[in-house]
Order: sequence, then structure tokens, then C-alpha cells
Amino acid sequence: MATIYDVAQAAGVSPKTVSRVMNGDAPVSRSTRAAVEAASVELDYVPSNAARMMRSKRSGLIGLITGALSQKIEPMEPTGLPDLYIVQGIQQVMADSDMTLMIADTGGGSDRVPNLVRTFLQHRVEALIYVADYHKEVVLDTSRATCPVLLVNCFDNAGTPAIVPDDEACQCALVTGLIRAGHRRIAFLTLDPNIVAARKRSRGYRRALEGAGIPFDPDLERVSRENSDDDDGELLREGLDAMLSLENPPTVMCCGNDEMALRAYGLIRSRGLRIPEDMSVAGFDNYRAIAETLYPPLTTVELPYLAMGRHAAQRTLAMIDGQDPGTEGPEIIAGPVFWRSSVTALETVT
Amino acid sequence: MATIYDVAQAAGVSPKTVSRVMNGDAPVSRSTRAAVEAASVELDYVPSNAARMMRSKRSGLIGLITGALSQKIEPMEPTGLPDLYIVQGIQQVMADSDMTLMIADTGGGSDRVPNLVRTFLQHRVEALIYVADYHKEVVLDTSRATCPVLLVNCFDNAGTPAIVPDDEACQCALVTGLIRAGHRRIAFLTLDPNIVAARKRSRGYRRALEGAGIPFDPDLERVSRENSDDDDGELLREGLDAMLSLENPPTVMCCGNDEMALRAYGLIRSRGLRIPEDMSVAGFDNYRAIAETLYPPLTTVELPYLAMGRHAAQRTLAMIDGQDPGTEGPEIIAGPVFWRSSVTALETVT
DNA sequence: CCAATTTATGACATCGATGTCATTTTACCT
DNA sequence: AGGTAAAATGACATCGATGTCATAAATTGG
Repeated sequence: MATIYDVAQAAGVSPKTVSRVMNGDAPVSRSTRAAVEAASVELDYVPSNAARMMRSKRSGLIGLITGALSQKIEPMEPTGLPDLYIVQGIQQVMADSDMTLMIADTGGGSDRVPNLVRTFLQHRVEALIYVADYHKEVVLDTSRATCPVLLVNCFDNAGTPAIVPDDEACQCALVTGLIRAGHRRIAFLTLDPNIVAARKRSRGYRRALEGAGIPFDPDLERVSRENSDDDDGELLREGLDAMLSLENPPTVMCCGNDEMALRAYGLIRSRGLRIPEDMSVAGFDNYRAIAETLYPPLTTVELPYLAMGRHAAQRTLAMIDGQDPGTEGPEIIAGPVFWRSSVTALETVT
Repeated sequence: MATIYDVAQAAGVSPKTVSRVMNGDAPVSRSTRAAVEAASVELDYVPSNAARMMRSKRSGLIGLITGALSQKIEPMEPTGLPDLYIVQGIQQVMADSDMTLMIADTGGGSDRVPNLVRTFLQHRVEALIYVADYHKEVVLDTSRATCPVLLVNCFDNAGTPAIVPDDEACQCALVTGLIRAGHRRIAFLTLDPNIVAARKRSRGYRRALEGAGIPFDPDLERVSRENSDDDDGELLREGLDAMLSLENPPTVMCCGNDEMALRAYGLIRSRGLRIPEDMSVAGFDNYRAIAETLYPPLTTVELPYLAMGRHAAQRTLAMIDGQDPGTEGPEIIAGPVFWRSSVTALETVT
């Protein structure tokens, strides 16, 4: 492999001048530049990042740790593929910067994380981003990291800069919209409350009711999913039946996610009800493979994973530039509601 | 950041001895080792990969280029998320080796690929893997790469080592199974033949018929999907109607992928037919979010993306070890059929 | 107990780029 | 034309690790 010395010799200049041509950090005469470029192409010269880094310190690398690639891609997942979208967002912004994003995967377990961090530090990454597969609390030994660290879709109790989705605001916006459409009896078939997101969304649901002056009815909120691989929809069936047999049944079913909504379609119809005429349905996640393909298309909310990723990347770049990370708790970001025809407007009986 | 000199000084030994402790490549006395390790921990020493690489040449890096992260994750995609599974497989194997997998994303367009290759070469990766988002032919300027290159899920006409899925064998296995179940009139609603996979699968379909001595009936094979974002299922509806109005209609619908099968369920039922009693359905891809969630669960085929990835990683490691890549055309790998209840067995009228 | 190994360690050069500083050449202005 | 500033270039040291070679200490064998 050709070195800068080879190029210098071939072009009849000093190595330093070749360096100047490559980096454009000092004026070089037109003719010299041409000679160097010719020699460079001729010799297939590719500068060694390692050598460059030795002197200049800047590695130009940003380390990204995620489980996005190794997670089982299955309908059992609580949501779509949030981490993948986040990584995409980060990628998009980084591609326009002069940084190289180095992605490493945890391979499923978090036990490999310390090793990955070590590898990244060996490569002298200028920042570290950790992307979690779903909104949760994490414990990372970030103390030994010699570079800025940013958590995405997760947070810790050490005040590490973090970016998380605003589950509460999203659910609240959805339910508020339902209320505006005339619904008063709004059922909420929730995810497993062991999940951070489930608890936040429940808060959003109640806040929306409260905002409209509708009293919270415990009969209308019910855990309908178990956070385990062998959830077979049984909880959902039970929950739905319970709601339907209420004296004053709901007019809309808010499901914990789109996959539950998909199942709910079948269950509701098998009980002879039409969607949305007899029963409206809403989901969560805007998992398009489901939400757009279902008939009628599903009203649902989208967590702003792509935006979170983009934002994370920008913030990372800012931190590298030496800006204050600003450690006033996790930054929360909300996303849009997609109104589709699975929800009908009720004539408000005044 | 502490250097090897700092550690050497703190431990009262020479830098070279510290190096020996770190790499374990020469005998070191028990006491010296302890002193060095203590100093290393004390100073939070992390060796610089750049400096190491300068002398030893080996970078320990493998470059992976993919669009897996940036592609739109949508139902319009011809298949599931093949590249993601492939990357997973590669990741799994690499994690157990001493190589670090450096993943870079094309960000959607292939125009960034040359840049990524360049960046990887600057980092002196020891091998380059290119993973395509679906089975296709590619043109990579691999000539300037100074390391082994491996194509996965794609191939070129330059004889670059490649690993591709065996679409033909998979479709053939599926159809052969249908025939064994007693089906004789087998419809095939194909993907857009502009896709390599569609053509290969068609060949598999015909080979299966031929193997059973069933003549190919052109009325039963029909392109029912357009490879564009605005395919709204219209072609599928037309195709299905055409099949159903045949004088001698099929007993099973083979769909080009699982998403088409999902739509087909709705179309078939809206015509008053039961699945599988009146009409069997088969898909392709084993896109579990659909295949397992549908009722009845969908019979489909899975292309062995994970296995392809694992295999690719092993082959890459072998190439790095200097083994002959073996350029006898792309290596093709087949996957299993998943028999589920969307296909019924017909009593063979003998 | 001494020679022959083996083990343990250090001195020094080196990998390929770039920062620093000095020097030469060119351009510009009165 | 002369002088000054700017442009263009090179010499040399340096980043942090490791390969090479030399040497000192410990071990072994007869």
C-alpha cells in the first residue's frame, strides 16, 4: 500500500506538501497540486487514518452501541423497531458531517457492552451514543469514558445526557383527539405496566380525560398484554370481552400497540361488531405494515424515533464541539397522531 | 489520556514490557505483570488502536456496507428485512472472533458507497462485506480495494465472491409440498419480474410442476405486483379475480410474498370463500408479523438470511486467513418451508 | 559448579501522517 | 526598482505503540 512518501517522491515534492494537498489546509500552487493528485491516483494512495490520528488526535469517529441489529424482529416486540429508526436518524445527520459513524451491536445481551465501549475507546471515538431497544432505564458504567456520552431511548440515574420519547404526550394527544371526535367512553387496553412506556401512556390517557373533564373509570383501563414471548393474545381477548360486557360499553378501543389493534380487529368482528361503525379502534406506534394494510386503516400514534435520532446526532456533534451537554434531565420529544378511518366521529348528543 | 509510557513509568518498567503484558506475547514475571496491571488500572490506560496499527499493520477491523439501516421499513418492501437478518448473522459470528465489525450505512442511495469504501480503506479494514437489501446484481468498483471483498444477497459480473439466497429451490420446495398435499391447480401470483427473485421463483414453480408431471398452465401464473411504491394491490385484485373466474380454478394461491397473502386473505373472503376450506393460500418470506398473526396462520417459505450472514462472516474470516475465496460463481443457500394451516390437504381423487 | 538454555527485560528504530518553524519564491504596492 | 506581505514549500520532530535485537537474570543438565 502506497504511503505519503511514495506519493511525494513520485510527484517530486515533500511529504508535507502532499499532506497539504490532501487536506487543503494551506495554499498549494496549481501545478504542484496537479502533480500530487496525479501521483496519488497513479499509486492508488489512500491515507492511513491511524497515522493521521497519531499526530492530529482527532479520530473523526463516533461510536454507536445498539441492539437494533440483533434483536428478534417479531410481532411480539412491544413496538415496531424503534432503535432501528433512531439509528437511521443518527445516520442521516452524521452522513452530512465529516464524522464516521461506527456502529457496534450488543448481539442481544448487554453483557457485551463494556467490551464494545473499550473497543471504541481504543479507537479513540470522539463521542459515544447508546441506543436502547425500548424506552427504559439503563445502568452504564460511563465513568471511565473519556468522551461525551449520550443515551437515546433510555436514561440513567447519573444524569447522563439522554433523549427519550414522550409517550405521555403522544397518548394524551390521541385520546384528546378521540374526545374531540365525540367519544366519551374510551377504553384503554394497555401494555404490560412493567414497561416504562406503558406507565407513561397511562398517565397521558388520564391527563387527556382530565383535560376534558371526563372522570377516569377504572373499568375502562385494563392491562391486556404480558411482556413476554408467550403472550398469545389471551389477555387481550379477556380485556375486550370485559369491556364489551360493561353496562355502558366504550365506543372506542385504544390498544397498547398496533399489533394488539390487529388482533382486536378480529376479536371485535367475531363478536358481530363493525369497525368503525359500531366500535372505533386506535393503536400505537404507527407500525405501517399493520396500520396501513388493515381495513379500515388504523388510527394510531407515531413516536418520533427518526427525529430523536436526528436530534441525538446533532446534540452529539454539538457536544464534540465542546458545548455544554446540559444535564437538566432527559429531553423528551413527542410525535404526531395519524388519523385514519378506524375511528368514527360520534354525533355529540347535546 | 494515559499512554504506554505513563504506565511504564508508574510501574517502573520499560514501555516494551507494558506492551508485553497487554498483549501476552512474551513471558513476563508474575510480579512485573501485577505492577503493570495495577498501574494500568490506576491510570485508566486504554491502548491506542491507531498507534498499535502503525507498527503491527493488522487493524482488526472488518468493514460492512449496507442499506439495512436506512431503508424505509414499510409494507411496500418486496420482502421482510433481509439485509437486517444478514447483518445479524454476520454480527453473531464476528462477535466471537477477535475482529471488530465496523458497520456503515449507505443512507439509502448507492452514491455514497464509494465514499464509504474509501473511509474503510483509510481505516485499513482487513475485509469488506457488501450486503444488498434484496437479491440483485450490483456494480461495485472493487478493483481498487486492497482487501478481500464479499458480496451478500447480490452478485456482480466480475466474479467477486458472493452469497445469494436460493429463491428457485425455495419456491420449488413449497410448490412440491403443495403437490404432495394433493393440489394440482396451483396459482402463482408473482412479484414484479424486474426483480431477480421473481424470475428465479418462477423457475422454481415450473420446476416443481415439471417434477410432478403437471403441465404448466399460463393462466395460473400472473404478475400481480408492481415494484413501485404506489402499488395499491390493484394488480393483485385483478389477478385473483382472473384466477377465480377460470373454468377450472386453482385450489391454492401462491403469493409472491406474505404481504400479498395478507391482502389475498381479504380479497378471497370478500368473495365468500373460506380459507383454507375453499381456497388454500401460501406466501413467501415468512414475515412473521404477518404469517403468524394472520388467521389461519400462513404457510410460507423463509429465505435463510441469518444463515447467509453467518456463512458470509465465516467465509470472510477464512479469506482474511488467506484462504482461496473460490470464485466459482455465487454460492446459493436455500431455506425451509413453514407449513401452517392456510393450506389444506386435498383428498386425491384417484 | 560451569556451560547451555530459557526467561525476563530494555534500548532503539520504526510505522505514516502532520504540527512547527524556517526558508524560498511570488505578488503587490508605492 | 525596492521593499513588504503573502504564497509555496521543505526539514525535522513527533504522536504511541511494537518489532528487532541485545543483554541480564534465572534455570537446567551433566
